[in-house]
Amino acid sequence: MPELPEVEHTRRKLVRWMKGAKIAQVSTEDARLLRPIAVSAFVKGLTGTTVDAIERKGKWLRLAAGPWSLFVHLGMTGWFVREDEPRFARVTFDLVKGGKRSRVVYTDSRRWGRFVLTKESLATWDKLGPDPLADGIDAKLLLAKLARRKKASVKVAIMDQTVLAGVGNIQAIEALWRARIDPRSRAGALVAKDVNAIASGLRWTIERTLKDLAVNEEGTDNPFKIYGRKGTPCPRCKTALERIELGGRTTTFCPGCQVRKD
DNA sequence: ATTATTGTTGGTAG
DNA sequence: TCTACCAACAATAA
Repeated sequence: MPELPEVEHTRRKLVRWMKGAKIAQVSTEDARLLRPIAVSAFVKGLTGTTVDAIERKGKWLRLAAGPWSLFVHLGMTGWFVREDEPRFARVTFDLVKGGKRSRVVYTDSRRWGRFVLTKESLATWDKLGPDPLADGIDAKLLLAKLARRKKASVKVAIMDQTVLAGVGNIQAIEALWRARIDPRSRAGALVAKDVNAIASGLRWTIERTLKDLAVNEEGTDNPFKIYGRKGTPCPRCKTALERIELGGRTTTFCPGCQVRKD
């Protein structure tokens, strides 16, 4: 379930579970997940290293282990659990810390996740835009970036990971609802006031989602205001919510109180 | 049986 | 170089 809040939740979990621990053993059979690195090189590289730090930028995680960076993307269905043999186990870490052994397993039913083990930087990571939670949102910079998008809708634009890192389909839907801006609005048509509203909308939805994850380990069923609620009354103005497609992604919005800017 | 799914990427075209 | 568009990846759950 990974967008920015879920990945941040995962990061905090991994800090508790893995930071300072030695990777006594690591096993996987999933060459696809590791590509382009071979399974053998992955195992050989990580075995015996200590997890020194776990950081996040957008939807990417970076585990620093000895000389290595392990970049992790959870794809659509990636998740870390502390169970011995969960369903869809793809990578298993056997850890030792202070003489205590533990096991952390990466599970991923659809296998769209990525593990990149490297001593270099990662181009995708370097190209990520500012992280709304970690870096905050520079409204001026965001406005300038959006202004260059002549055709793209504002929703597609804010989901571009080089514009803002970590905004996915749900967070974009919720933030635009909060900002009262129609997701079909052209990105380039927005003015400073709109961008400020989107920035605070993003802060609002990210904090809400994080709070929900902190309370319920796996998150509430659907803790969101309008995502996945087509046909039900808008919580703000009671107009029936509509569902459309933008950039190939399902989009829920309220035709009553979200204003189209172009 | 059919449909939808919280994401990226690589190719093409302009 | 930058923007835009789309098929592909794969496995579930409703």
